[in-house]
Amino acid sequence: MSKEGWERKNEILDAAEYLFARKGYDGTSTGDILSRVGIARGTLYYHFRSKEEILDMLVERISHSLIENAGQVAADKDIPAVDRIVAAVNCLKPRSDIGGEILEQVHRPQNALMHQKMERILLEGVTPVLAEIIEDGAAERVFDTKHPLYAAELLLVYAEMAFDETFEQTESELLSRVAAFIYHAERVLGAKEGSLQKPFRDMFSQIDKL
Amino acid sequence: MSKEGWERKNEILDAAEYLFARKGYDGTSTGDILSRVGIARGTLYYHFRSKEEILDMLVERISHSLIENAGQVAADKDIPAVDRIVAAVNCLKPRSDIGGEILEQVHRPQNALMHQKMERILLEGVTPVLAEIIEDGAAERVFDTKHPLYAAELLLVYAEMAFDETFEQTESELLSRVAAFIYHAERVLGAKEGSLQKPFRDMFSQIDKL
DNA sequence: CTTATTAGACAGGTTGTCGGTTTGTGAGGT
DNA sequence: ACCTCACAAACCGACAACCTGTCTAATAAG
Repeated sequence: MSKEGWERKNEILDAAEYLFARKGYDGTSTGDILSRVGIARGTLYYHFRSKEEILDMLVERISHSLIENAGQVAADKDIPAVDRIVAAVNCLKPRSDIGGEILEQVHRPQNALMHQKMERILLEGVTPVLAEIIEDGAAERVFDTKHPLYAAELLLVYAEMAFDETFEQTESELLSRVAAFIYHAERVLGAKEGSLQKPFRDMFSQIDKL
Repeated sequence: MSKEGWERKNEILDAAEYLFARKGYDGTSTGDILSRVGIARGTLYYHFRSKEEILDMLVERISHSLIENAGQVAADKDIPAVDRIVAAVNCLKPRSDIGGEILEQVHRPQNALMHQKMERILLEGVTPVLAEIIEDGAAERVFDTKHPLYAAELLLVYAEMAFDETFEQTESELLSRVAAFIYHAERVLGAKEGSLQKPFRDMFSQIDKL
């Protein structure tokens, strides 16, 4: 009953995704994965060099999928830049179809490694997408910045941290942070003060109900 | 030969600091710590609930020390705000006396948990210190912002990530990032364009040679 | 018959627990 | 001042339970 390599590999990744999402990376043993896929130890290590390699490929699989979605949204130049940013960011929300539960659990402190890997790859992929929209926005004269790429990076890195679910904050703190973030986004992007308040608020109200 | 609780606890933390700095958190076993301190298994678990609790207390010990230094620098209101920011940030550089080697190793990918914990606590402690300086700067009229606290948070979070040593980037990328960061810092803090170039560049040239 | 794939026992290492032992300390009797 | 006795804090090391990654032999595919 031997399958093509990629088939088994995906079965294993599926199981890992399911388990990591529920018990975290450290909390999941290779044995758990084994019994869920219904294969033996050797099989797993035939396909993957180590448990960490499973994590790496899984992170890649999920991230790739998210980034592709965001990229497609970003490519539609008919939509105004500001709206496109909102749309692209919405693509990064946890979705049940791809990596949904994982993205929810990624932030738990136990899963620091998973968190870090995901953050890095996601950042690397999303930054250029966002930067392109920002450049379009500059052409539209709603933004004005010398460094669209790094502006995107700055905002993404901060947002990732400040609006992470494990970052414990009261409701009112969160509101302050959102307000301040929009204020700073306007400054960084060189947008007119107040111009992003309404569209970005929508973005957060959607993200909020994770 | 039983010692007072805090004494043993510190011996254990000292050993952990030495070992974590060299082999990382995951790479250090409790057995390593045991033999370095010269105590038995039970003793360690008498003083600490788990290996992770050792990490937590160690991170706290190091961070507390760094933050205290930065705080003292920040309190000297005679120094212009811009200079004080540079001085305060310099306090966070790895120093041989407290946690030096650790801060250098913290960023290795294996040590994701250590990294995350350190980042959180350091951020929590340094942000208000920096915010206070920013407020003074606003009084000096060199800055102008409605959200000094979140401005500090934004810049710290980004700098932590972008100028992390494990974040692989070429020399020229690093230079671009530094330039862009200063540009954005000016915008976020509401400083006159170009006003931070010279002082902040010094900051980076010092930090750079870690 | 050669090559890809699977199985599962196993070595080596890890964390945390547990009962029992030592060490310090302070109260109270002499 | 000195003993003693009881009690808590500190300490010990064997041990259970687990986990990852390796290895060899068996099995299926082409």
